Amino acid sequence: MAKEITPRSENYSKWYLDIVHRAQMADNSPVRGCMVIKPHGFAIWEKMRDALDTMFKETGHVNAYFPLFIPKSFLSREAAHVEGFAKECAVVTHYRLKNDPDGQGVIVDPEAKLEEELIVRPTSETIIWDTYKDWIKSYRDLPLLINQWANVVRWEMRTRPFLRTAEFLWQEGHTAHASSEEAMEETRMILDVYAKFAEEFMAMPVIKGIKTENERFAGADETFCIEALMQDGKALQAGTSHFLGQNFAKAFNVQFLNKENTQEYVWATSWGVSTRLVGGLIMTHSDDDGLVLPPKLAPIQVVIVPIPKPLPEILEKADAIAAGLRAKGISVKIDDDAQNRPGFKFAEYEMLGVPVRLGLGMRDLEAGVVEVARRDTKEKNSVALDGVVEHVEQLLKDIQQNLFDRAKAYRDEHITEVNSFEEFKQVLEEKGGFVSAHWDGTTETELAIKEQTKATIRCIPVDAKDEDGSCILTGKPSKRRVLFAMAY
RNA sequence: CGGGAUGUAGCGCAGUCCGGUAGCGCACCUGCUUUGGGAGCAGGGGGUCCCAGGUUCGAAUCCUGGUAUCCCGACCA
Repeated sequence: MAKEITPRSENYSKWYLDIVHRAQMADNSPVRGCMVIKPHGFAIWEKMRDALDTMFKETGHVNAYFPLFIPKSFLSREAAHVEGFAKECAVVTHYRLKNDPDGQGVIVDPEAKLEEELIVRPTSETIIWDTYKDWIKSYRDLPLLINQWANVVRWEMRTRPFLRTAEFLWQEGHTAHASSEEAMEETRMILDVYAKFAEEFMAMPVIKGIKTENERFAGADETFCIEALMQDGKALQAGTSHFLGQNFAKAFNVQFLNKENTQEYVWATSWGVSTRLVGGLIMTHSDDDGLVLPPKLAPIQVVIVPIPKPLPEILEKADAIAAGLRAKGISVKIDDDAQNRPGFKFAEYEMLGVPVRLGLGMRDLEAGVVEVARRDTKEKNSVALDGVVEHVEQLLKDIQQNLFDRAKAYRDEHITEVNSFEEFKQVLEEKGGFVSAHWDGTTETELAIKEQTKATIRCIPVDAKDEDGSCILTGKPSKRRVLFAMAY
């Protein structure tokens, strides 16, 4: 199992560098906490982006783009938001460089100091709501359903490739509604979109839940989330959908005239998923031989490897198979490279996570078969050339399903109910995964448990059953179980 | 921002204690032989030894300061 995706892990040099490497400047000092996403890694993100974008549009949203820079004063407007986001940000203080009078190169021109500093957006609520106040005048302007694909910067103390980088790519939806009910409905609908995307495209099972007050987004009245479980037993927050109430509307004075001709503040939501999902995808399915990609998100779904090398009669057959597959919307690569040997190519495409590999040699042609290898189980079979297109089409569906089933079985085995603090600590230490336990509902207890075990409450599952119990730490009464875990 | 570690070729590392020609593996280039699970042999190219000072005849190596990354915390999608 590929336990981690840190640069120091065993697998790093083996395959990780193929999708990402540290960003470096010319003088060899790294751009702090950022990463370069190489073409194959980025292609996975593009597939995710396209699928999500389609789902957003199907639910009535449109895309727009807002500025990268946010005036510092905007971040002071919403009190809770300030608490959560005022800290780890990149700040632009000057707007010009000049030649260094004492030598070569350039220095920051001290004359070019900005009157008001600009913040590189850590999230766009403030600048978007400052814009919305001009766009929303009447109930007829609502709902306003906008999404943005963008990069954001958070100067985190510790970074981890894909899971936490200083700069990351994401989408952020920001919607405005005429009523609390409608905004809440939007928040929950988006949560369903995220869960559907995670499970149907990423083959990554998720638990839909509500964050505790302590884990809630700064400025939100309620934060919903999807939580996934990685192969190393740690949880990953894979997406969030926030009900913002009227907090930002009040902070940025966004009011509309309702049908009764009275002014009202609008109700808001915001929601986002990021390139962190690529990390989640890797850590859910991959193994020590490299990436394992679900067919729906694989940039290359089928690769055809001529054996031992691309002879004309083999390529001719490969082209015919590829044409048949492409006619069914399947992406195919024929590896006509004459340099590397088949064994090298097998290993290489496994590393890249290509779901299906077809091996085609003279021996196969004579027998009228092709060797079909699947990445998820490493099984190899000879399949008659006649029906190979249909066979592969079905196999891709099977792989997609198998990846989900396998991940779900693992996830379900790693949800453990406990009823005492001793048991709680033992499960965290020895087994990992989600621990389902009773909690008295106070932030104080939540923090005390975190202090003692490093585990956090990942969420209160939306489908949690009512069940009387007592808090594992304080013994106080509890109405339902919540999910704890060690988390990224 | 605290504690620890590390910066030497594209990547992974040895060399540093005990100062004296810049090394190894992978990758790369050339040639030949190979080719059904990461080919073999021969030859070759590639370096601001993180940066700046200092000590010394001489510094990757010793000293001082800086800087960056990694790991553990705090922070967090």
